[in-house]
Amino acid sequence: MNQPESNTKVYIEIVRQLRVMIEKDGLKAGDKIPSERELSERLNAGRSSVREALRALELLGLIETRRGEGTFMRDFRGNQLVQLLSTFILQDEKAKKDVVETKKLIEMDCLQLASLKRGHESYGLKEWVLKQEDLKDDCFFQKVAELANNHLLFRIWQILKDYYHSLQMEISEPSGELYVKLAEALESGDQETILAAYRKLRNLSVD
Amino acid sequence: MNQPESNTKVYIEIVRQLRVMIEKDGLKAGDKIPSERELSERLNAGRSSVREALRALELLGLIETRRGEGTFMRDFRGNQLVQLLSTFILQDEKAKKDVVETKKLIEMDCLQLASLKRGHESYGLKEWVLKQEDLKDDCFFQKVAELANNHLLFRIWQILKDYYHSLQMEISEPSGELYVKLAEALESGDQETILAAYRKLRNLSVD
DNA sequence: AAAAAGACTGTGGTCAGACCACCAGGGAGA
DNA sequence: TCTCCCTGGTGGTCTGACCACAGTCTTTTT
Repeated sequence: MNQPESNTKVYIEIVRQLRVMIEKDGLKAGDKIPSERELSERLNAGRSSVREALRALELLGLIETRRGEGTFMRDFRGNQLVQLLSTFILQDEKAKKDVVETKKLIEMDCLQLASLKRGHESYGLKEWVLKQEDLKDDCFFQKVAELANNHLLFRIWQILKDYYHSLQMEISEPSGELYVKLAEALESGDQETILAAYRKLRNLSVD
Repeated sequence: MNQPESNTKVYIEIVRQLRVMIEKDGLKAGDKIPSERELSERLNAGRSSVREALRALELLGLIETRRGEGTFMRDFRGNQLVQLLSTFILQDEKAKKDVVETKKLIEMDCLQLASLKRGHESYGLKEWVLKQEDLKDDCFFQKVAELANNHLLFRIWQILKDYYHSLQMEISEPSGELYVKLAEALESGDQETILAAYRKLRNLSVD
């Protein structure tokens, strides 16, 4: 590497450089990344170091490599990474409880946010819910998370959702009526009503 | 690799094998992993392939390497994952607002959780606050996040905090008195009181 | 004998070069 | 025009080499 090196490992620096490059060139999903050999030359590093960086990013699901073709940006909303991590991470019981608990909290946050941020357009959530047949829980909350209009929170929710599913617990799908109720509560705009509807949906008592 | 090879890349197979090895040998955080050279021999693969696997796991925060010493298991209960993904994702202006907003939400969640989960020991938060001189905001909420007793949520908060600081905004440190008030509210156990105190601290109106 | 200096061994960190397998595109031949 | 093959570029992998560093053992010095 050229300047910003000191004691950081080369492959870490390469990851940094790649991120800069991606941002600067505005690379999107599907776009091609310079070849390993070119990168190693441009960044003044060995090809093996470049590979270490790329392999890491690949395992994270951020890029995709096709032999004989090249390396490409990926639409990293994927979750294969979460699956991998979860096999490593979610071992003790406490961690599982944390996931369940945190997911609920984030969902409540999303609801709250969504109710605060509506107004502009009365997002016809209720109509949408009614139109769906066999509404999936994830699907509903994905919608809510989007309405919250906070990309970061949405991402966090997605990750939690994936973790949640990897827990392999028996998941109860509430009846469709409860979603309608929740949608109505959301449009009422009253925090208490919303939370009450959510608790009913999740079968919670106090928290 | 020996048997289970087909078209999967070697480094992926190594990751698999490592996971098996970790499970079989019951390796815990802090334990040492066989050296790269030994692994490459045991798994019948080149050292560079082993490295690619290890680097990937390292970037994921699952292992830690120390030059001259070896490679070690790491306490990976947090999700480095969020951290990494978001560095790639948080780029535009909207994202910054999301960070600020989300941090507040998470902090409120922590407060809520902390208030629900106390009871066992009346964590002398107020006393602790009073003892501190020149209390830092982060420091206070770190304490709260710990009291919430949810490692995952704690991690998320930490990450948000880091991002928050990287935003380079002018950060106002509230007066110490407000923290005392918040601590008192927390010990009262009443949700409304707590949120009101938090809003006053953060200078918020409704949300 | 005790302490300090040095050599040795094992580890990760990095690089260069060599193959291989694969894919796409272009040119030669039908 | 169509088909086939060749060639160049790409990722996939391995090997061997060298460096930097940490811990240990040995030797030297005090």
